[in-house]
Amino acid sequence: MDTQINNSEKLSRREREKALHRQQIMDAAIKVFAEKGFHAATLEEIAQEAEFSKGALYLYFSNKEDLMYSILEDTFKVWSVFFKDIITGERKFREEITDMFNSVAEEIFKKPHLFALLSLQHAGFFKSISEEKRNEFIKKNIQFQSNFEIRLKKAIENGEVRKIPVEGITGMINGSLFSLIQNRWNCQTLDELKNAIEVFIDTLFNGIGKKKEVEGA
Amino acid sequence: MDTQINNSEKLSRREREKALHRQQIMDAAIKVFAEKGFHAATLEEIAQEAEFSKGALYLYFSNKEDLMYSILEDTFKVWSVFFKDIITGERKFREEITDMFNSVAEEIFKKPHLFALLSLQHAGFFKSISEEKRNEFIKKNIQFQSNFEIRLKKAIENGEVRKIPVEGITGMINGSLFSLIQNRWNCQTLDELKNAIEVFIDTLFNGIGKKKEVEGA
Amino acid sequence: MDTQINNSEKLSRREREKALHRQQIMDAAIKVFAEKGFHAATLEEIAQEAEFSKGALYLYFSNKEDLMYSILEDTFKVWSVFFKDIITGERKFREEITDMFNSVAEEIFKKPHLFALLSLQHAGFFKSISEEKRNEFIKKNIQFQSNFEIRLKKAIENGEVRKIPVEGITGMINGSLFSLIQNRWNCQTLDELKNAIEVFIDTLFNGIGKKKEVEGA
Amino acid sequence: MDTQINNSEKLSRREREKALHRQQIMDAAIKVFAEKGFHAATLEEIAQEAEFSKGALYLYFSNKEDLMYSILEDTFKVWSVFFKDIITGERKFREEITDMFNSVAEEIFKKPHLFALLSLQHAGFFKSISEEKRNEFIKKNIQFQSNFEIRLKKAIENGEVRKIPVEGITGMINGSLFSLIQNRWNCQTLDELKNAIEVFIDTLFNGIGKKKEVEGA
DNA sequence: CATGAATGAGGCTTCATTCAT
DNA sequence: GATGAATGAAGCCTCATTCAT
Repeated sequence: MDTQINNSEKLSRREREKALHRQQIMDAAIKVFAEKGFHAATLEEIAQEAEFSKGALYLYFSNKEDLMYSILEDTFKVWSVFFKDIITGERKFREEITDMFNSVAEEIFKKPHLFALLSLQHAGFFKSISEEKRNEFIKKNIQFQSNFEIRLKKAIENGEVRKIPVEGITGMINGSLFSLIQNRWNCQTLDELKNAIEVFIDTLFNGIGKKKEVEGA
Repeated sequence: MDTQINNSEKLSRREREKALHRQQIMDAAIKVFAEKGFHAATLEEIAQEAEFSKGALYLYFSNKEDLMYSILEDTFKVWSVFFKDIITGERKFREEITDMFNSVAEEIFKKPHLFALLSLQHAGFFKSISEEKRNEFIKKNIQFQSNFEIRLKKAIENGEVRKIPVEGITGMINGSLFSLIQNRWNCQTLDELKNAIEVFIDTLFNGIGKKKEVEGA
Repeated sequence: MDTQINNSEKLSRREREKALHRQQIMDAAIKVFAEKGFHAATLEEIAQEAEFSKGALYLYFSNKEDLMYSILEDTFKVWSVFFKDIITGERKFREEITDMFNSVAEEIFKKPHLFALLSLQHAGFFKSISEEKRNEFIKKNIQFQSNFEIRLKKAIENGEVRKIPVEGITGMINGSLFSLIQNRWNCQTLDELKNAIEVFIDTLFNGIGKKKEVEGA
Repeated sequence: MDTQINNSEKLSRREREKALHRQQIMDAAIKVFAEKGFHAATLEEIAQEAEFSKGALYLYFSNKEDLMYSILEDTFKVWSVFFKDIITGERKFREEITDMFNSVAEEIFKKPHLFALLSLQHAGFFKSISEEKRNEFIKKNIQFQSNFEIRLKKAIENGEVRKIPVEGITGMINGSLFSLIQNRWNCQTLDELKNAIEVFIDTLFNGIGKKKEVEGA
């Protein structure tokens, strides 16, 4: 039990430093990968950005691919928790999904490089990693998607959402989320973006068709 | 007199062959770029795919970047026409937008590599081309976006679409279109995809909210 | 006998054209080789300068090296006659050597490209031709040098030149001749250069030392 | 205190090694460039000669041209000092010029490759470097030539040399020096060459003409 | 004869990775 | 742990040479 506590809370200075340096390198890599893309980025540049030597990178990551992979993995971990805490199924679906978009929006403005990277490499990076790691990733991603579909189905059962094939709707929401990450829907400020999200959610639930007003009559 | 016509319409055998070979190389490049990404793709591989020697590529394109750029440029030309013919503003907005999605869907199944490339490189490639060419591209792209917004505004004026801020809706439609290109909304066949599009359009116009049924009551 | 005459004087149109084209290509090559050097010059550039296709060069010369070699060989033939007619040993040594320098000076202004090439490639080209051809060249060149030394010795015997080791003086004259070819002694016009030659010859025979005037006293 | 001195005079081991390796590569390059000429020489060959990998060359020089340029620049620096120390104008002109030729002769036997290179590339290399660097070189070279002319004029004023146009004589001396560098005046040993220089100097000052003996009468 | 498209060997250069210090 | 010099595989590109037309 003691060791348990040690493991999670009390790391030796060595270990704390190691973790710190690892993070510093990853932050630098996020920036450079985002600017140049995976292949065009050089370890030299990342090392300079991180203020380490090139050789030092190999003390923390086994190679360039591992560095990229580690970034994605860490990000994925954070996001998994992130979504799990928001999409709980305990609140209204509309609230939860609004929260999700807003939370993502906030993150985008906090870590612009990371999001640039995710958007840039969403597809591209997978082409350059090993089969094995790729499959690992896809599995996790599917897990996330299916979680979302489960929540959506529950919303349909609850009557929060009208009876529509979930496959049709998932592409729309995913695509919107992705374009949000990619270009912030061309919004310059967080406030602007949050307004756009409100419009989006309203449209998502009520559609763009005119009928609604008619029905209000 | 015949020769006159020949000059403008019929190219010499040499010229026809040159144009053909150029296209063959571009097709091969589309495939390889799509599989590997711009940087990871090698000219050797493209040449092999095209069944030419490496050196031959340089008879048709001045370098690797020019090859990629030519692909995008050609594609853009085709697409410009493509959209102009569909989004005319002369039919109902719902019809036109449905057509657009269906047409894109058909193209996707016709030229899967090209679409994979477009999706893959949407962001990534721009990092590796010259400032000048990049700006040229962005300009054209903005033109396209603004054309779409104009059509949307017209639809609002017509009463085809309820009064909502166009900025909010553009991200949603663009994102959906992009995710369609990227992963076909995970559909395996064209029919499946067309069904999904129908659902999507219905959702887009009527929303996912339950109220509609209520209103029908 | 008839054929003899034919061979030397009456060539068929075909043959005359062939010889003409060959010369045109060589002239173009002289220019380009002189501008770029042997290795940096491309056959494409030479072909364009000659207004032929690249492939045509191979109808007249077996390869790039052969083209260069042919230029040097032709030049050497011309020069051999050239020197033989001037350095006859029948006139005064001072007259003959003055004539030689002046004749070279005139040629330089007539065929600047060729001289640029000779100067440029004097040493450099030999590094890139086959052992065999190189030896052939060196043999001829030695022949020329020894002819010159024979003339010089004769002049010493005649009393035209004082008794000095010929080896010591040959380097001086050769070097001067070479620097003349190389940079025209920095003269812009032929007249200017001829004046410089006069000074040079005077210095060569009388030295730069002051004593001469003393002796005149 | 020692360390203070160390800073200005003693480089760290790293730095010393770096300077050494740089020099080793330059020495290898001198040899290969001299044997093949700039264009025909390959970095592979230079690297092998230097017993480094090809990639290592790029740690010390930014590219092939820079390598060649660095050689010339270094050489020029050495020679500038070299001439400045000999042609001081404080001794007799005949002594100084004799020393210069003898010193060059000694250098030639010490660093044969370098001299082969200088001779080989005197003209040729300039065709392949950038306009800017070329002008830099020409400027320095002109400086050297004009220094020599100044010394010559002084010698004329002093009465060491008879009144002759300096332009006429400069070509002769330069040419002789150049042919000395180029082929050692065909001498096999240093002693042989020094004898030739003595003859040359005598001829330079007294001319090759017979009159001198007359004057002695 | 003449062309120029095609080839492919070979050059320059970059950069992920290793390793002695 | 940290460094950065060294490596060498691999990529882009050029160009002498060939050959079908």
